[in-house]
Amino acid sequence: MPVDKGVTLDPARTREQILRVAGEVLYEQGLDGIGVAGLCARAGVSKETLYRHFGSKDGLVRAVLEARSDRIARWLRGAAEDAGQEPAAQLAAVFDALARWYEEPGFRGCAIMNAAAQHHEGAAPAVAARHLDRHLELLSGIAGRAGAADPDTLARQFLLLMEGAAVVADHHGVAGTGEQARRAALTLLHAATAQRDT
Amino acid sequence: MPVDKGVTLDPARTREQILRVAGEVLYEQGLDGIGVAGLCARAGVSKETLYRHFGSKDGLVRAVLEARSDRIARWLRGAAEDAGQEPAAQLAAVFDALARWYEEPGFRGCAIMNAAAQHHEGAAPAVAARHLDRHLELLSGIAGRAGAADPDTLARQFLLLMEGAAVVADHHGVAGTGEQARRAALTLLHAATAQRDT
DNA sequence: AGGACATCGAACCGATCGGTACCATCAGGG
DNA sequence: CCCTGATGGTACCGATCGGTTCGATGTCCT
Repeated sequence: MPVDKGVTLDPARTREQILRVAGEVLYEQGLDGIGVAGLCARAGVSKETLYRHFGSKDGLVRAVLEARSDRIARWLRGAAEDAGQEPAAQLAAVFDALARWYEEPGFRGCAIMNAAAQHHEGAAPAVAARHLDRHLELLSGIAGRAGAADPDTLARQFLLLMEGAAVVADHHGVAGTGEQARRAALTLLHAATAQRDT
Repeated sequence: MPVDKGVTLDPARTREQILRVAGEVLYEQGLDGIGVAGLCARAGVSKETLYRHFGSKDGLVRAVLEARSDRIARWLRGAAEDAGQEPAAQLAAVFDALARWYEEPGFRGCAIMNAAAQHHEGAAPAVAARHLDRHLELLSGIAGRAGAADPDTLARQFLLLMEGAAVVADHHGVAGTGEQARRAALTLLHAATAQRDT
């Protein structure tokens, strides 16, 4: 039965549904861990519908990764903003948010970095680079407002901790990883701003 | 021609040849980026030979990852030992070695972590966990000899920097990443040991 | 009312996947 | 010298891959 009776025909909603399910499944199983047919089955959608919305599997992957990057960037920026004006508090809030993420059931590292690790050509590396840029923008703002002499370098060091923590929490046990990253970041922030007080 | 004239028949050598080529190609193309047939072609070997030596593609992947983990662990330990007795010098030497690695042409991140990001079940995650354990052993030794109050926590923070640096250097441009990680590690080491001097 | 659009289900495409089997051919060790 | 075993080459297996096409059936918009 091509179109069920009574369903509301809404292309935008269908697209979101595919995006949502594909985001989950591709995160769990890896980009090459499931085929288009399986994705369609999980999303309750026919192949024709998927291909009309996304053109190709790679197009779907790109859309999934971009949507997730948007979500993560908004989420971290919100965590920082909710922490008030103090740069150290904002930094702590960002790493606290990450720590909570690592402890969520089903955490498998950063989906975007995982994707880039799987396909070194195509959409994934581009989205990954932009994703890191967004993180860097948030972090260098914090570093700058904290009065660091070299905010960009400090921000990159925060970035190393963020991405390293995701990898280590994923493959080496979560226990304490988020907290360790947070404390390391605060130590670096303190060391980079302490010289102004002397 | 089943066996070329003049070739020395040496199973161990054949195995090493497959291991070497597969290590390169699987690193470049990803675990799912090339099939067994392609691997055999690149190694100049028949499928039957590959399957006799490794049993399955997964067996080959496991052997490749374990060999690489061994090599990396030996390499980093050697770098630390060559730097003398001073813990800070050893730590700097480890991160210097990593920084040189990031700048090598063809660098694509840590092959073992990339593999674990692709296959969240099977050989890769186990090898990855063991790989991180080995790093941690080296780093906590340095942290302990430096007199840190909590060497294990400090070592985990070093680990975050190592793994984060590999990811960031891979996907966000190498420039300065190794140096930034090295300086961050030394700052953390200094901060963790300074309190003993007060 | 009627045409444009959305969707499902299924068949189909060529290519490739991991893995197996067979055989001719050669090296190495007794 | 002769048997064992390692090897390359090739064909083959069923399954799955990404992607296309078609028709039936329905909703939505004018």
